[in-house]
Amino acid sequence: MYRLDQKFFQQPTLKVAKKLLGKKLIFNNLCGIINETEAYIGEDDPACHAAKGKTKRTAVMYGMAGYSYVYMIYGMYYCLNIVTENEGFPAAVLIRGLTLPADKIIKLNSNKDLILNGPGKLCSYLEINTSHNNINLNTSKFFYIQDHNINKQIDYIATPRIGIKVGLDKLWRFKIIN
DNA sequence: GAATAGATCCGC
DNA sequence: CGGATCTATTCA
Repeated sequence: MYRLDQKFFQQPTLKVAKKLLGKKLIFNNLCGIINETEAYIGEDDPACHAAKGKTKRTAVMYGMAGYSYVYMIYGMYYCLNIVTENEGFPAAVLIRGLTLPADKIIKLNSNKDLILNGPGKLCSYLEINTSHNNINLNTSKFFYIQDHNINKQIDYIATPRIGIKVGLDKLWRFKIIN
């Protein structure tokens, strides 16, 4: 059980996106297992927010690996990303799905795991918003990623990314299968 | 200033 | 399949 740090995130984005599957996201007093991710890689990826270069919003993607990139989408939802690769190269992994273990969910009084499928729902449940943009997950005390199953095999599928109109040829969405 | 598209979700 | 709802970015 150890925290992932800059060394992990500062790797090729596809590798980070796949390896994040099965890892544990900790945010305040909540935690969940990442079950779905997407990669957005550089200015040559037409679906990446940085495809048109550096702007105020995308500047964080050009920064140090391991920082959060949170933005509002469609006026009602937030999406959580983690910045990857070397400083100066804009790339990030979108966290699209979390599984919250039933025994950790006090609110629901249920014996079923809570599946948060979708980046908007995930941020809504965890109460992540733009005030959590540009946070250093390598050092934050309340917001970070843990590895807790070092030798466990994770099976996943690769598909086109969801909700975009360009870059559909790339199979950069990764989802855990059982 | 105004226009517009957008890495979503839910209900019909 | 359309509506909700807002903001970063682009364009005039």
